[in-house]
Amino acid sequence: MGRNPLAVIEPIRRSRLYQDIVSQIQALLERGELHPGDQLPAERALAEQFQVSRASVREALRSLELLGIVETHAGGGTFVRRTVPEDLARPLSNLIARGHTISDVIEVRGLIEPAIAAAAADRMTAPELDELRAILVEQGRKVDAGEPYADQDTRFHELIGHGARNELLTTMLGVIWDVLRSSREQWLQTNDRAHASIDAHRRILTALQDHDAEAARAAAAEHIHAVGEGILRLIAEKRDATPSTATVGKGS
Amino acid sequence: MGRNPLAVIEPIRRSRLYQDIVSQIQALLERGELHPGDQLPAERALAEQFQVSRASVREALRSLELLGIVETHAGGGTFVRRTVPEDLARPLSNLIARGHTISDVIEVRGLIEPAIAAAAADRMTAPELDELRAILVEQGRKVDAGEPYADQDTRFHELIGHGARNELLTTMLGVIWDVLRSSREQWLQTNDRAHASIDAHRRILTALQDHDAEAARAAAAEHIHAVGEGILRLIAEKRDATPSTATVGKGS
DNA sequence: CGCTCGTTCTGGTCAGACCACCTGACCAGA
DNA sequence: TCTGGTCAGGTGGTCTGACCAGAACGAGCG
Repeated sequence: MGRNPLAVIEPIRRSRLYQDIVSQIQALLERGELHPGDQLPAERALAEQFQVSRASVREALRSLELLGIVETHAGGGTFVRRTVPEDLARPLSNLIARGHTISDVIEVRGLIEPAIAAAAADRMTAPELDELRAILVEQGRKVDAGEPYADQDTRFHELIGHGARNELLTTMLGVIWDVLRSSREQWLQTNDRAHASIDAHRRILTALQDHDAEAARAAAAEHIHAVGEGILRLIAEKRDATPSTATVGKGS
Repeated sequence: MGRNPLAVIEPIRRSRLYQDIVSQIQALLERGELHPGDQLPAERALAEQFQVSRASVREALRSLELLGIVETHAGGGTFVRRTVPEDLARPLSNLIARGHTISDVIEVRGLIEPAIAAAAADRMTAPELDELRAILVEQGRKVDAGEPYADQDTRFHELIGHGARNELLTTMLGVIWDVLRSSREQWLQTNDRAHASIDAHRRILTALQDHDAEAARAAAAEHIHAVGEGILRLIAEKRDATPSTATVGKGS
């Protein structure tokens, strides 16, 4: 090919004002001239300082808010967040659901959760283990009573996630759970599956109590794998029943 | 505890208009009444349909844009994205960097990359392996010449990520790379480390060529672990040298 | 001291306007 | 026939000035 020199030319990206403002405020934060908890100047003041209209300032603040960097209270003001909001990853669920195959999501889950279990085996405390036990008992009761128990299921995994003492890991897992929620709940709806799930949880709990990281990893891996296979089968069946584009069941 | 019945009452979420608009448009998308590639009505038209001002519509569109759901072209219009932008995770890097310990990030990396390597061992094609080889050669040349080679290093891992055929996994890894970039580049700056890194890459490549998933996983795990330890040491040294709050080296 | 009640400040929203840009249609010259 | 210039209409980008409701805070009252 003739190696057109223009091939490398890319369309000029005309940056919008609000992007500039976002960058400047982020820079202030990184340079330490703005600290978590600080109140930003009022929108009108910012507009004057940046020499732009208030509308542009507001679009910038919307971006910063969506990024979890800032939070605004009507009538109160805009503040730099002290902590990253935990549900920040939530909006991501939608994207993941749109952009990825459910099998990809399941693969990642099968990767993360065993690791969390292994870490939790080393790091969980006795009170946390007690709580885990209590949840399992409650879950067993609900299953026997034929009541829905998905909440206990979720809580069980959440607690273990917390026990792993790695927030990033648990955040990532949270997103994945969000994407898989609807499929998972359908999957759990039959009684034998419910019992299998509880058995698996018991094995995981035992390993955690023994502080046996490898056993915990193995038990979790087996559990996740089983559920993952089940969900995939479920989806395949449904797709065959009602032909349509095979996408992830959307989250809430 | 007295179980105050008001405890469950949550503050009235006075949703802002733009949030409502975002939800409605997202709903349209989920209900299939709006498809990727579609052009949204003009801002003025949307304002009229939603019975709100154009400013509110614009704030909503900014949100959708930040979420990667929509893209706007000045003078052209606003369109539903066909694909999820790959750099969507980029803004997340900032958050992860602010909200998590670097050791957490490294732990997650040590978890994901071996899994990617294992998957890639099963799935990579001959041409991809050829490219990997070429990169390694180039990297070796640059190291010997004393030139910076971080790009090749990045490309190597990127290619393997692509070879794993799991976009979600590689997206997540991309975020992590972003967070670790500056630390990693510092770490690679001495010659012996560079050679160690190349040796590790060779071992990984060999395993990939053999389509030996377990060997690839092990080689990658060892590599990541070594680099991770190194980065942590580097940071510890720097913290001791210049006492300050120990945070992650910020991304771009 | 605690409560009430304005005042004032802040964000939330609106309406209308101007600009720069993109697109497509049309037209004249090569 | 093709090329390039011109122009009109539509679209996002931005600005201005205004009004509203809720939050914050201090003055004054009980």
